[in-house]
Amino acid sequence: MFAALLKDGYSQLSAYERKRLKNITENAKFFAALKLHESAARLNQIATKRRPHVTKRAKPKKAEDETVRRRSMRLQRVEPSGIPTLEGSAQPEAEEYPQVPAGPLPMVPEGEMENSKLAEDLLATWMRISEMKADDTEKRTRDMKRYQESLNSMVLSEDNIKKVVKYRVCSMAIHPSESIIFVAAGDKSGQIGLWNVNCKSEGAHVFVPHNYLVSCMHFSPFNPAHLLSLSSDTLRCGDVTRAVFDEICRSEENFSSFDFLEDTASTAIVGHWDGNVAIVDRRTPGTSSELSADIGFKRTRTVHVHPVNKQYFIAAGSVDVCIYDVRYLKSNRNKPVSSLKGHTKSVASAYFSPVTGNRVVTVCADDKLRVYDTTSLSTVAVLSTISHNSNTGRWLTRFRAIWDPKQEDCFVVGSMAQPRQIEVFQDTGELLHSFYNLDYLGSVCSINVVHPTQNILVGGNSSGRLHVFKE
DNA sequence: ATGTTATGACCCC
DNA sequence: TGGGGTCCCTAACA
Repeated sequence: MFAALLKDGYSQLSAYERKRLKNITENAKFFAALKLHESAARLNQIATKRRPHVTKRAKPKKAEDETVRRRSMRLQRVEPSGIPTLEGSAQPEAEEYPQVPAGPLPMVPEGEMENSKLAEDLLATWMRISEMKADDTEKRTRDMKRYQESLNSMVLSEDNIKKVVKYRVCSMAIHPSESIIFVAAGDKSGQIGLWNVNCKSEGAHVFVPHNYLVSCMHFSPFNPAHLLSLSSDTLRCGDVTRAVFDEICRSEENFSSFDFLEDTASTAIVGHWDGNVAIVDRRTPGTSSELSADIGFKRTRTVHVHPVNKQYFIAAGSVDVCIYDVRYLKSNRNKPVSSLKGHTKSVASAYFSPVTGNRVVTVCADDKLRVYDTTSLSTVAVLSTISHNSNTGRWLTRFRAIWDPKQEDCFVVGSMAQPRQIEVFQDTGELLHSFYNLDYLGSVCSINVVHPTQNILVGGNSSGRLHVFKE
């Protein structure tokens, strides 16, 4: 093992290490200048501060709160000076609320100013596994019997459970490496936890590149040393080779999700909570989006690009689920290529199947999972409807059904069922498998991610804990 | 009517 | 006792 490492390019590795250390040193100065650690400490303090004991939902304080009633938490926390109507009103928390500053942020772990050696090792691992040429094994869809066997072989052990972020998991991403299981989880408060599942000593470390809920994350398929993360006000790219979280774009609108438009991952489509979608080019950081298009949605919760014909993308939000052609997007009055009908309540997610894009699975608050046949994008039809309790209630992240990237016709979704489990369905609507473990899985995993080439499933719950099922 | 948004109760050391 | 960790139902409001 170690011999292989030596042979593989030990000298190269140390060169990277040197480069990294240099970056870290430079960043430390930057960090000090920003006094980010002070803000971070205050964030911690405020975040842990208990609110007064109330049995019912606090009633709005009439007139003074009225103006902000309909705004998002993000907007409510905007600097008080920005909202003249709040001037002089008692909103101490809003004033104290610390902000992660705009622009590039050093990739320094939270609350580990002194002993950050282990976090250094973790980042070095991320960089090393990103240098390795990915095995170009084709994504192959196995026959159902073999697939089921592989699912049966995946188990959860005590070692493969870890709390990696403080609050509930809102998004996850898994590194494509086949030698190390490396996972990123984003939480409600803007934290991103990175975890090397294979190495107990390196463990998990937390970074805070965002102020608000991290709704969507992807490692760049072109360069997995880049981790893109989206929060309501920023899209960032964590670049481990430079030890920086760059800012790709920032907006006053609420970002909700994004996806890459091509294999080079240089442009992305970004969904806005208020309905619009935008095209963003990563190569021109700091500039605003190239195009903002009104697709006629009240909300846009998820966007996903077709895996083969990348000019198409699917958007979901409120009760609308539509497919659009990005080539014909204009600023307003966009007509969808097709519309996926039948949802009677708000839709939590809609994703294309991974290899052909011939299927779409949606999760809806009407307690149904729907699979659509999208072989012909102009004539989309429902293929199957599955009853599934999606009432996650007040404290849980809503379920999103995600396809297994290795298996064209099967998807994974969290469940409210007891004992707690993560379910795998076939596009026909058949329940193929339930991942559960009476000893170690005692909570609902709302967010799940499957490794692109290996039999690995990670489930994230609403207290920041990840569970890794593997062979 | 419908979609969105909040944060309490319990257990354990 | 009390604070931190952990889990997750529903109900007001626009």
